[in-house]
Amino acid sequence: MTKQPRRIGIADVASRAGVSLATVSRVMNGSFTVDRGIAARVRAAAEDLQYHPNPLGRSLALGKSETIGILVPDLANPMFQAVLRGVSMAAARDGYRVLIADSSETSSEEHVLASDARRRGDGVVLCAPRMSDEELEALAPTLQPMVLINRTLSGAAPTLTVDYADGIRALAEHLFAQGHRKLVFLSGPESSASNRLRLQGLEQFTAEHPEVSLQILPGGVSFASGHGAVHDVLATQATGVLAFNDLVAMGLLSGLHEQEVSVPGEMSVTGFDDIEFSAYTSPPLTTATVPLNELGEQAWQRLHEMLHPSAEGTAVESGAAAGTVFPTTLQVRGSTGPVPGA
Amino acid sequence: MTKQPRRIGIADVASRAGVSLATVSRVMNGSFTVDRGIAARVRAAAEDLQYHPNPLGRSLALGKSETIGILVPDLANPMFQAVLRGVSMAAARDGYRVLIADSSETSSEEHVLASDARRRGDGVVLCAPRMSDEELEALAPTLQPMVLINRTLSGAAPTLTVDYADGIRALAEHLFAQGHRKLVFLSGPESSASNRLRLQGLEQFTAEHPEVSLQILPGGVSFASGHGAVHDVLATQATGVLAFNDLVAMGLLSGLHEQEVSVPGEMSVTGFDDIEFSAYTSPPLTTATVPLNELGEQAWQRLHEMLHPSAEGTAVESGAAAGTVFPTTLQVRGSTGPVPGA
DNA sequence: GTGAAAGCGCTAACAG
DNA sequence: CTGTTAGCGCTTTCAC
Repeated sequence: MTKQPRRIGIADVASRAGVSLATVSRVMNGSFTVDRGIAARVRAAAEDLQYHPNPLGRSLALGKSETIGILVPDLANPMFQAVLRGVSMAAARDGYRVLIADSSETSSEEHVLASDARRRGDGVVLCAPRMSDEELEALAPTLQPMVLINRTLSGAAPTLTVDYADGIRALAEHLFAQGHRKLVFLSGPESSASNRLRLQGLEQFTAEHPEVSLQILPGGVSFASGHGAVHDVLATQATGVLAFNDLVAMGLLSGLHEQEVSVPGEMSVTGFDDIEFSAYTSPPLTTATVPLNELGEQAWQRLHEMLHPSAEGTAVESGAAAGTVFPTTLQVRGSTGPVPGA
Repeated sequence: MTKQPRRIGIADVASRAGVSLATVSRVMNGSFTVDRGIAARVRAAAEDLQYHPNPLGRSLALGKSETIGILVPDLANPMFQAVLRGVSMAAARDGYRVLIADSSETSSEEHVLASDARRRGDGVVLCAPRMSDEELEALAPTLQPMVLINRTLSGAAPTLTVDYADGIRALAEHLFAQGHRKLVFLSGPESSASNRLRLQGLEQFTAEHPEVSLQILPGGVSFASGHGAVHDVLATQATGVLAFNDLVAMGLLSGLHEQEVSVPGEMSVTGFDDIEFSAYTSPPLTTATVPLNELGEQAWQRLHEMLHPSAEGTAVESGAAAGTVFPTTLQVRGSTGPVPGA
């Protein structure tokens, strides 16, 4: 364990190369206004000393760190993992890193986590923040530049949303077409905007199909909540259940299996998101596909534009809230089928 | 879009409160050597101005950022997601944030990614780095403090590994006990240390059971590679296949299903890792459980100790390579069964 | 108890 | 083309 006396800095390189700090800085930043010979000498010195500029000092001087933050409600959820991955990959391509902040579905933590993540980087993406509209609105100005995923905020920031209403409607219509008339929706967190959108979609659906009975059961976001809802679901006598997301659907599937309720023979189940695993459950899950990775990549794209405003209308577009809503696509697999006795 | 003239800093608070910068700093850091009245005035000013110390300036002055980096080979892999999550949660509990670096299985990128992540924070955890031993050894000193997951390095850093050899052996023994004598191993990346350990375990297994034929097929780490291996696997006439990990096993499962090969009727399949979804495939996957989250949490624990050396023997323990090897546990589910015709 | 000043490591005018 | 100097925003001796 050889203890390095002190981290070597730009000054060490400067003195070793017999030049000033400024020159070293110039060389390290690829400035072409440096004599070839000197530059070579500096590079050699840097090499010898194994010198790498300290990003902190650099960031402080430049006023930017080429780092962005991302706030997610729950890193355990594959949906957010996919978005994170999209953001991370896209940002990396442009030389940016990402700092993660997981609020563990605790909306009261979001404020401080988001602020911190923002202050340590050049921007932030808020993924499905659970905080109230008022809080978000108050926080927004201090977070700029930022982009919002699964949440809207008039004019404050670029917004990437998913057409959850349409997606759940499509799922419900699919069940309807299979003859189901008694449905259950296992709802997500009240604080989730995407859950509200699903509820809107279902409202429209029921309005268009008065003969359908739709019961809403409090649910959750995880396997466990789906698994735990089995008895309540069975008690409703429904033949089709729309789960808040794939995880809940999978938990339910597993619970139904334990109760020896056959899917889709006796009951049809749908998920939402189409996380990678949905294709591998038994039976494979009928769900609504959300372009998760693309959501993340687009989020970075927007942030990138704000960070480096380029010539064209981008300024106009992204300066205000350039909202994009991603469509979902119905993915019919084995977990849904005709209503029993049809 | 009201543009803030300039981010408000400590100086603004100081002048507003009519004190010096030093005093503000003291108050913000909870120093008790400040007059109660003054302190209150400062706090009020900070509140009014919505002042929050700039972490960058702070970090530069203090020489630490309360941030750590983590390098993973592939953020798309649930195995690494689980570890990341463990690290992130544990670090967050101690007030630390994590910066992620995804090398996309490109070992040539690891060097620069790891260095950067390290320099931006106070330490780094390298998760299953793919780089060569020589490279790792050369890099290690510049990365301290760091902790290694799924990789060993004599004396250089705390090391957290999994007993992959024993795990795969247990899986093979399980198949053996079910009567299987013709097995296939779908191997992982050559550069993966955990893959080498699996191979060692299998070597021991075949040595103990000369009557077993074990064929090794080049595989991969993903669904796709498992799915793509179906024909090669079938061509071997094997009755049991050990996949590198759960993902590969799931891909294989899906491919076998398409070929109408029944599992476990005609073929038994095992995974490795026991990612959350393994319990939900059809049939559910027999696998070896790896304590993924704990691996991440322990990684943070170690790093934390290095960052804040506490009284006791910890120095002795963690200063050198305090290696911990986590055992796996055999998880028998539906994807394995008696050899056909048994 | 509080302020002045030096410094963390680097970049960016501004002179020469 | 290169060196000097002044910060970036904060913490911390060291005097007062």
